[in-house]
Amino acid sequence: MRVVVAMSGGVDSSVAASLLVEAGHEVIGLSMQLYDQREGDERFGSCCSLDDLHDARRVAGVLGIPHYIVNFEERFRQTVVANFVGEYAAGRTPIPCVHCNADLKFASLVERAADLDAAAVATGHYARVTFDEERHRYQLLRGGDAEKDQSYFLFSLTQDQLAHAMFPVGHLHKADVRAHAARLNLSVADKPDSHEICFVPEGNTGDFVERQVDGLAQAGPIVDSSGRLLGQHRGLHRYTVGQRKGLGISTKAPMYVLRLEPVDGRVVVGPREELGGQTLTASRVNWIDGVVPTEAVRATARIRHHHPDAPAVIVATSEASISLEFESPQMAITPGQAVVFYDDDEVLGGGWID
RNA sequence: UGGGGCGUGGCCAAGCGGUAAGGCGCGGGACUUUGAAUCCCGUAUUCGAAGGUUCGAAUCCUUCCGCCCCAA
Repeated sequence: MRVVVAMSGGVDSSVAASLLVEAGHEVIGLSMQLYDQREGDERFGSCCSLDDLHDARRVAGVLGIPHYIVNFEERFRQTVVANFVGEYAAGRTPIPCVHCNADLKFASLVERAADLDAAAVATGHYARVTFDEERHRYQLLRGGDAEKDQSYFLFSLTQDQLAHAMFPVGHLHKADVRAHAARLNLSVADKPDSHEICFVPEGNTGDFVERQVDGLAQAGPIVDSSGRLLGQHRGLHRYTVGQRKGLGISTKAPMYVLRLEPVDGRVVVGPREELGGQTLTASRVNWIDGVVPTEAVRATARIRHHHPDAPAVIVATSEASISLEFESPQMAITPGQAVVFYDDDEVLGGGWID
Protein backbone atom coordinates (compact mmCIF):
# COMPACT_ATOMS: atom_id res chain seq x y z
CA MET A 1 0.00 0.00 0.00
CA ARG A 2 1.12 3.53 -0.66
CA VAL A 3 1.88 5.40 2.54
CA VAL A 4 3.03 8.94 3.25
CA VAL A 5 5.41 9.39 6.15
CA ALA A 6 5.73 12.69 7.91
CA MET A 7 9.49 12.98 8.27
CA SER A 8 10.65 15.50 10.81
CA GLY A 9 14.29 14.64 10.46
CA GLY A 10 14.36 12.94 13.83
CA VAL A 11 15.07 9.32 14.66
CA ASP A 12 11.50 8.28 15.29
CA SER A 13 10.00 9.29 11.97
CA SER A 14 13.11 8.09 10.16
CA VAL A 15 12.78 4.64 11.65
CA ALA A 16 9.03 4.74 11.03
CA ALA A 17 9.78 5.26 7.36
CA SER A 18 12.28 2.45 7.25
CA LEU A 19 9.90 0.03 8.98
CA LEU A 20 7.25 0.79 6.39
CA VAL A 21 9.74 0.19 3.62
CA GLU A 22 10.76 -3.09 5.21
CA ALA A 23 7.11 -4.07 5.47
CA GLY A 24 6.84 -3.74 1.74
CA HIS A 25 4.87 -0.53 1.50
CA GLU A 26 5.36 2.01 -1.17
CA VAL A 27 6.59 4.87 0.97
CA ILE A 28 6.71 8.56 0.21
CA GLY A 29 8.48 10.90 2.62
CA LEU A 30 7.01 14.31 3.25
CA SER A 31 8.55 17.00 5.40
CA MET A 32 6.65 20.03 6.47
CA GLN A 33 8.25 23.40 6.19
CA LEU A 34 6.53 25.30 8.95
CA TYR A 35 8.14 28.68 9.13
CA ASP A 36 10.32 31.01 7.22
CA GLN A 37 13.80 29.61 7.02
CA ARG A 38 15.38 32.55 5.30
CA GLU A 39 16.60 34.13 8.48
CA GLY A 40 18.86 31.16 8.83
CA ASP A 41 18.54 31.11 12.56
CA GLU A 42 20.09 27.81 13.47
CA ARG A 43 18.94 28.03 16.99
CA PHE A 44 15.41 27.61 15.88
CA GLY A 45 13.81 24.68 17.62
CA SER A 46 14.68 21.11 17.05
CA CYS A 47 11.77 20.22 14.78
CA CYS A 48 11.63 21.11 11.12
CA SER A 49 14.58 23.44 11.05
CA LEU A 50 16.59 23.63 7.86
CA ASP A 51 19.01 21.05 9.21
CA ASP A 52 16.13 18.75 10.03
CA LEU A 53 14.82 18.96 6.49
CA HIS A 54 18.26 17.98 5.27
CA ASP A 55 18.38 15.09 7.71
CA ALA A 56 15.00 13.88 6.49
CA ARG A 57 16.12 14.12 2.90
CA ARG A 58 19.27 12.18 3.63
CA VAL A 59 17.37 9.42 5.38
CA ALA A 60 14.95 9.21 2.48
CA GLY A 61 17.95 8.84 0.23
CA VAL A 62 19.31 5.96 2.25
CA LEU A 63 15.92 4.28 2.27
CA GLY A 64 15.51 4.89 -1.43
CA ILE A 65 12.17 6.60 -1.15
CA PRO A 66 11.01 9.85 -2.72
CA HIS A 67 11.03 12.83 -0.45
CA TYR A 68 9.12 16.06 -0.81
CA ILE A 69 9.00 19.19 1.24
CA VAL A 70 5.57 20.70 1.59
CA ASN A 71 5.20 24.31 2.52
CA PHE A 72 2.76 24.63 5.37
CA GLU A 73 3.98 27.96 6.63
CA GLU A 74 0.63 29.64 6.10
CA ARG A 75 -1.40 26.81 7.57
CA PHE A 76 0.97 26.55 10.47
CA ARG A 77 0.73 30.23 11.21
CA GLN A 78 -3.05 30.27 10.95
CA THR A 79 -3.64 27.21 13.06
CA VAL A 80 -0.89 26.26 15.45
CA VAL A 81 0.80 29.60 16.00
CA ALA A 82 -2.44 31.57 16.05
CA ASN A 83 -3.90 29.26 18.65
CA PHE A 84 -0.71 29.33 20.67
CA VAL A 85 -0.53 33.09 20.80
CA GLY A 86 -4.27 33.51 21.29
CA GLU A 87 -4.33 31.18 24.25
CA TYR A 88 -1.51 32.98 26.00
CA ALA A 89 -3.18 36.31 25.31
CA ALA A 90 -6.31 34.92 26.96
CA GLY A 91 -4.45 33.87 30.08
CA ARG A 92 -4.40 30.19 29.21
CA THR A 93 -1.53 27.80 28.60
CA PRO A 94 -1.62 26.15 25.18
CA ILE A 95 -0.27 22.88 23.83
CA PRO A 96 0.83 23.53 20.27
CA CYS A 97 1.81 19.91 19.66
CA VAL A 98 -1.78 18.73 19.84
CA HIS A 99 -2.84 21.28 17.26
CA CYS A 100 0.10 20.46 15.07
CA ASN A 101 -0.99 16.83 15.09
CA ALA A 102 -4.64 17.50 14.56
CA ASP A 103 -4.48 20.47 12.21
CA LEU A 104 -1.41 19.65 10.19
CA LYS A 105 -0.13 16.12 10.37
CA PHE A 106 -3.54 14.50 10.33
CA ALA A 107 -5.35 17.17 8.34
CA SER A 108 -3.27 19.05 5.82
CA LEU A 109 -0.86 16.20 5.41
CA VAL A 110 -3.68 13.75 4.88
CA GLU A 111 -4.95 15.96 2.07
CA ARG A 112 -1.55 15.85 0.43
CA ALA A 113 -1.45 12.13 0.91
CA ALA A 114 -4.77 11.86 -0.88
CA ASP A 115 -3.36 13.90 -3.73
CA LEU A 116 -0.60 11.34 -3.95
CA ASP A 117 -3.09 8.49 -3.83
CA ALA A 118 -1.67 7.34 -0.54
CA ALA A 119 -3.94 5.43 1.78
CA ALA A 120 -2.39 6.50 5.04
CA VAL A 121 -0.20 9.00 6.83
CA ALA A 122 2.42 7.62 9.16
CA THR A 123 4.28 9.50 11.87
CA GLY A 124 6.92 8.68 14.44
CA HIS A 125 4.58 8.98 17.39
CA TYR A 126 4.79 6.57 20.29
CA ALA A 127 1.18 5.49 20.19
CA ARG A 128 -0.75 2.66 18.61
CA VAL A 129 -3.88 2.38 16.52
CA THR A 130 -5.88 -0.79 16.28
CA PHE A 131 -9.21 -1.68 14.81
CA ASP A 132 -11.73 -3.18 17.16
CA GLU A 133 -13.63 -5.68 15.06
CA GLU A 134 -16.44 -6.03 17.54
CA ARG A 135 -17.22 -2.39 17.91
CA HIS A 136 -16.13 -1.57 14.39
CA ARG A 137 -14.10 1.28 15.75
CA TYR A 138 -10.51 2.37 15.66
CA GLN A 139 -8.81 2.51 19.00
CA LEU A 140 -5.98 4.75 20.05
CA LEU A 141 -3.60 3.10 22.52
CA ARG A 142 -0.65 4.24 24.51
CA GLY A 143 2.78 3.63 23.04
CA GLY A 144 4.57 0.46 23.98
CA ASP A 145 7.27 2.49 25.70
CA ALA A 146 5.53 3.97 28.71
CA GLU A 147 8.34 6.47 29.11
CA LYS A 148 7.92 7.87 25.63
CA ASP A 149 4.18 7.46 25.22
CA GLN A 150 2.73 10.32 23.19
CA SER A 151 -0.91 9.34 23.10
CA TYR A 152 -1.66 12.40 25.20
CA PHE A 153 -0.87 14.60 22.22
CA LEU A 154 -3.19 12.66 19.95
CA PHE A 155 -6.40 12.69 21.93
CA SER A 156 -8.23 14.85 19.43
CA LEU A 157 -7.93 12.44 16.51
CA THR A 158 -11.23 11.37 15.01
CA GLN A 159 -12.24 7.96 13.71
CA ASP A 160 -11.67 9.23 10.22
CA GLN A 161 -8.18 10.45 11.06
CA LEU A 162 -7.31 7.26 12.90
CA ALA A 163 -8.47 5.26 9.91
CA HIS A 164 -5.68 6.89 7.92
CA ALA A 165 -3.04 7.00 10.66
CA MET A 166 -0.10 4.69 11.16
CA PHE A 167 2.42 4.76 13.96
CA PRO A 168 5.12 2.30 12.91
CA VAL A 169 7.31 2.81 15.99
CA GLY A 170 4.36 2.99 18.36
CA HIS A 171 4.86 -0.46 19.83
CA LEU A 172 8.64 -0.08 20.21
CA HIS A 173 10.90 1.24 22.91
CA LYS A 174 13.01 4.25 22.21
CA ALA A 175 16.19 2.26 22.65
CA ASP A 176 15.04 -0.21 20.00
CA VAL A 177 14.25 2.61 17.64
CA ARG A 178 17.71 4.05 18.05
CA ALA A 179 19.26 0.62 17.65
CA HIS A 180 17.32 0.12 14.47
CA ALA A 181 18.51 3.47 13.14
CA ALA A 182 22.06 2.54 14.04
CA ARG A 183 21.79 -0.80 12.20
CA LEU A 184 20.70 1.06 9.11
CA ASN A 185 23.53 3.50 9.60
CA LEU A 186 21.13 6.39 9.66
CA SER A 187 22.88 9.62 10.53
CA VAL A 188 20.08 10.53 12.89
CA ALA A 189 20.54 7.48 15.11
CA ASP A 190 22.08 9.53 17.90
CA LYS A 191 20.21 12.74 17.31
CA PRO A 192 18.94 14.08 20.62
CA ASP A 193 15.26 13.83 21.42
CA SER A 194 13.44 16.98 20.61
CA HIS A 195 11.84 19.01 23.29
CA GLU A 196 10.51 22.49 23.83
CA ILE A 197 8.36 24.28 21.31
CA CYS A 198 9.81 23.92 17.85
CA PHE A 199 8.86 27.34 16.53
CA VAL A 200 9.92 29.40 19.51
CA PRO A 201 13.58 30.37 19.32
CA GLU A 202 15.62 29.47 22.38
CA GLY A 203 12.53 28.51 24.30
CA ASN A 204 11.76 32.14 24.94
CA THR A 205 7.99 31.92 24.83
CA GLY A 206 7.29 35.22 26.52
CA ASP A 207 9.23 37.27 24.01
CA PHE A 208 7.80 35.31 21.12
CA VAL A 209 4.21 35.92 22.15
CA GLU A 210 4.89 39.59 22.75
CA ARG A 211 6.21 39.95 19.22
CA GLN A 212 2.93 38.58 17.87
CA VAL A 213 0.51 40.58 19.97
CA ASP A 214 0.75 44.28 20.65
CA GLY A 215 0.25 45.57 24.12
CA LEU A 216 0.57 42.24 25.81
CA ALA A 217 3.50 43.15 27.97
CA GLN A 218 1.30 44.60 30.67
CA ALA A 219 2.81 44.49 34.12
CA GLY A 220 0.43 43.98 37.00
CA PRO A 221 0.06 42.78 40.54
CA ILE A 222 0.98 39.43 41.98
CA VAL A 223 -1.33 38.74 44.90
CA ASP A 224 -2.05 35.87 47.25
CA SER A 225 -5.48 34.32 47.54
CA SER A 226 -6.50 36.86 50.15
CA GLY A 227 -5.63 39.68 47.80
CA ARG A 228 -2.44 40.78 49.51
CA LEU A 229 0.02 42.39 47.12
CA LEU A 230 3.26 40.43 46.90
CA GLY A 231 4.95 41.76 43.81
CA GLN A 232 4.69 42.68 40.17
CA HIS A 233 4.40 40.40 37.16
CA ARG A 234 5.63 41.10 33.64
CA GLY A 235 2.53 40.15 31.68
CA LEU A 236 0.17 37.24 32.24
CA HIS A 237 1.44 35.36 29.20
CA ARG A 238 4.72 34.80 31.03
CA TYR A 239 3.05 32.73 33.73
CA THR A 240 1.22 29.46 34.02
CA VAL A 241 -0.62 27.64 36.76
CA GLY A 242 1.73 25.69 38.99
CA GLN A 243 4.71 27.82 38.11
CA ARG A 244 7.13 28.44 40.93
CA LYS A 245 10.25 29.87 39.35
CA GLY A 246 10.48 33.39 38.10
CA LEU A 247 7.95 34.96 40.43
CA GLY A 248 10.64 37.07 42.03
CA ILE A 249 8.94 37.12 45.39
CA SER A 250 10.55 35.80 48.51
CA THR A 251 8.43 34.29 51.20
CA LYS A 252 8.65 31.73 53.98
CA ALA A 253 7.84 28.88 51.63
CA PRO A 254 7.81 28.55 47.85
CA MET A 255 4.88 30.19 46.14
CA TYR A 256 3.12 28.78 43.10
CA VAL A 257 0.85 30.38 40.57
CA LEU A 258 -2.69 29.35 41.51
CA ARG A 259 -4.47 31.04 38.63
CA LEU A 260 -4.27 33.85 36.13
CA GLU A 261 -6.98 36.48 36.17
CA PRO A 262 -6.96 38.09 32.73
CA VAL A 263 -9.83 40.44 33.50
CA ASP A 264 -8.04 42.06 36.41
CA GLY A 265 -4.60 41.42 35.00
CA ARG A 266 -3.63 39.64 38.17
CA VAL A 267 -1.47 36.64 38.95
CA VAL A 268 -2.69 34.85 42.05
CA VAL A 269 -0.14 32.81 43.96
CA GLY A 270 -0.19 30.62 47.02
CA PRO A 271 1.60 27.81 48.80
CA ARG A 272 1.75 24.33 47.34
CA GLU A 273 -1.18 23.15 49.46
CA GLU A 274 -3.50 25.52 47.63
CA LEU A 275 -2.49 24.16 44.25
CA GLY A 276 -4.52 20.98 44.40
CA GLY A 277 -7.82 20.68 42.64
CA GLN A 278 -10.25 17.81 42.41
CA THR A 279 -12.66 18.87 39.70
CA LEU A 280 -12.48 20.41 36.29
CA THR A 281 -14.55 20.97 33.20
CA ALA A 282 -13.32 20.66 29.66
CA SER A 283 -14.51 21.78 26.25
CA ARG A 284 -13.98 20.74 22.65
CA VAL A 285 -14.00 17.20 23.92
CA ASN A 286 -13.26 14.40 21.54
CA TRP A 287 -14.41 10.88 22.25
CA ILE A 288 -12.24 8.55 20.24
CA ASP A 289 -15.18 6.24 19.70
CA GLY A 290 -17.10 9.08 18.19
CA VAL A 291 -19.88 8.33 20.65
CA VAL A 292 -20.67 10.57 23.58
CA PRO A 293 -21.29 8.44 26.67
CA THR A 294 -24.67 8.84 28.25
CA GLU A 295 -23.57 7.62 31.65
CA ALA A 296 -20.76 8.60 33.96
CA VAL A 297 -17.45 7.06 32.92
CA ARG A 298 -14.95 5.76 35.41
CA ALA A 299 -11.49 6.11 33.96
CA THR A 300 -8.07 7.43 34.66
CA ALA A 301 -7.25 10.90 33.48
CA ARG A 302 -4.10 12.87 33.04
CA ILE A 303 -3.99 16.62 33.06
CA ARG A 304 -0.65 17.09 31.37
CA HIS A 305 2.00 15.17 29.51
CA HIS A 306 4.24 13.25 31.88
CA HIS A 307 1.81 13.40 34.72
CA PRO A 308 0.54 10.26 36.38
CA ASP A 309 -2.97 9.23 35.44
CA ALA A 310 -5.41 9.50 38.28
CA PRO A 311 -8.75 7.78 38.80
CA ALA A 312 -11.67 9.99 37.97
CA VAL A 313 -15.33 10.03 37.06
CA ILE A 314 -16.26 11.80 33.87
CA VAL A 315 -19.71 13.05 32.95
CA ALA A 316 -20.49 14.32 29.50
CA THR A 317 -22.35 17.59 29.90
CA SER A 318 -22.89 18.12 26.19
CA GLU A 319 -21.69 16.85 22.83
CA ALA A 320 -18.30 18.39 23.40
CA SER A 321 -17.96 19.16 27.07
CA ILE A 322 -17.44 17.18 30.24
CA SER A 323 -17.11 17.66 33.93
CA LEU A 324 -14.65 15.50 35.75
CA GLU A 325 -13.99 14.69 39.36
CA PHE A 326 -10.79 13.08 40.55
CA GLU A 327 -10.68 10.68 43.46
CA SER A 328 -7.90 12.74 44.97
CA PRO A 329 -6.63 16.27 44.35
CA GLN A 330 -4.36 16.90 41.39
CA MET A 331 -1.65 19.49 41.34
CA ALA A 332 -2.06 22.51 39.11
CA ILE A 333 -5.04 21.88 36.89
CA THR A 334 -4.30 24.35 34.14
CA PRO A 335 -6.74 26.01 31.71
CA GLY A 336 -5.59 25.46 28.14
CA GLN A 337 -3.93 22.15 28.87
CA ALA A 338 -5.54 18.92 27.80
CA VAL A 339 -7.18 16.35 30.00
CA VAL A 340 -7.02 12.90 28.45
CA PHE A 341 -9.04 9.89 29.63
CA TYR A 342 -7.75 6.37 29.56
CA ASP A 343 -9.08 2.90 30.15
CA ASP A 344 -5.85 1.09 30.87
CA ASP A 345 -3.90 1.56 27.63
CA GLU A 346 -6.78 2.80 25.58
CA VAL A 347 -7.40 6.47 25.02
CA LEU A 348 -11.10 7.09 25.53
CA GLY A 349 -10.94 10.74 24.66
CA GLY A 350 -9.94 14.09 25.95
CA GLY A 351 -10.66 17.76 25.95
CA TRP A 352 -9.34 21.18 26.73
CA ILE A 353 -9.43 22.26 30.34
CA ASP A 354 -11.58 25.38 30.85
C1' U B 1 20.65 63.93 75.11
C1' G B 2 13.77 59.65 79.20
C1' G B 3 13.01 54.06 78.79
C1' G B 4 13.29 49.60 75.71
C1' G B 5 14.45 46.75 71.17
C1' C B 6 16.99 45.87 66.65
C1' G B 7 20.76 46.10 62.64
C1' U B 8 23.85 38.75 59.51
C1' G B 9 24.07 37.74 51.32
C1' G B 10 18.46 40.48 46.98
C1' C B 11 14.48 39.07 51.02
C1' C B 12 13.33 36.30 55.65
C1' A B 13 16.32 34.23 59.32
C1' A B 14 19.61 30.78 62.83
C1' G B 15 23.88 31.52 65.55
C1' C B 16 25.07 34.70 71.33
C1' G B 17 33.36 33.40 72.45
C1' G B 18 35.81 28.78 68.69
C1' U B 19 36.27 30.14 63.30
C1' A B 20 28.78 32.20 59.05
C1' A B 21 22.46 26.80 59.58
C1' G B 22 18.15 26.93 56.80
C1' G B 23 14.16 28.90 53.75
C1' C B 24 12.72 32.25 49.73
C1' G B 25 14.76 34.44 45.47
C1' C B 26 18.43 34.09 41.80
C1' G B 27 22.07 31.34 38.38
C1' G B 28 23.48 26.70 36.09
C1' G B 29 22.54 21.52 35.00
C1' A B 30 19.41 16.95 34.62
C1' C B 31 14.57 15.45 33.06
C1' U B 32 10.95 16.63 28.88
C1' U B 33 8.09 16.49 21.42
C1' U B 34 3.50 22.05 25.33
C1' G B 35 3.86 25.43 29.49
C1' A B 36 5.06 23.81 34.35
C1' A B 37 6.54 20.82 38.33
C1' U B 38 10.50 17.80 40.29
C1' C B 39 15.67 16.65 41.14
C1' C B 40 20.99 18.10 41.41
C1' C B 41 24.80 21.87 41.92
C1' G B 42 26.08 26.91 42.95
C1' U B 43 25.03 31.46 45.56
C1' A B 44 28.27 36.22 52.56
C1' U B 45 36.48 35.15 53.80
C1' U B 46 31.95 37.80 56.20
C1' C B 47 27.95 39.49 60.14
C1' G B 48 25.69 48.57 60.18
C1' A B 49 30.79 51.41 61.03
C1' A B 50 35.24 52.27 63.75
C1' G B 51 38.11 51.02 67.81
C1' G B 52 39.13 47.65 72.07
C1' U B 53 39.33 42.83 75.19
C1' U B 54 40.91 37.72 73.76
C1' C B 55 45.15 32.52 71.44
C1' G B 56 40.45 33.26 68.96
C1' A B 57 34.49 37.59 68.24
C1' A B 58 28.86 37.97 64.19
C1' U B 59 28.89 36.69 69.30
C1' C B 60 32.02 40.63 75.18
C1' C B 61 33.23 46.24 75.91
C1' U B 62 33.30 51.51 73.95
C1' U B 63 31.87 55.14 70.58
C1' C B 64 29.36 56.42 66.24
C1' C B 65 25.52 55.62 62.29
C1' G B 66 20.57 53.84 61.00
C1' C B 67 15.80 51.86 62.12
C1' C B 68 11.57 50.53 65.50
C1' C B 69 8.48 50.65 70.00
C1' C B 70 6.84 52.88 74.70
C1' A B 71 6.56 57.20 77.36
C1' A B 72 5.75 62.67 76.88
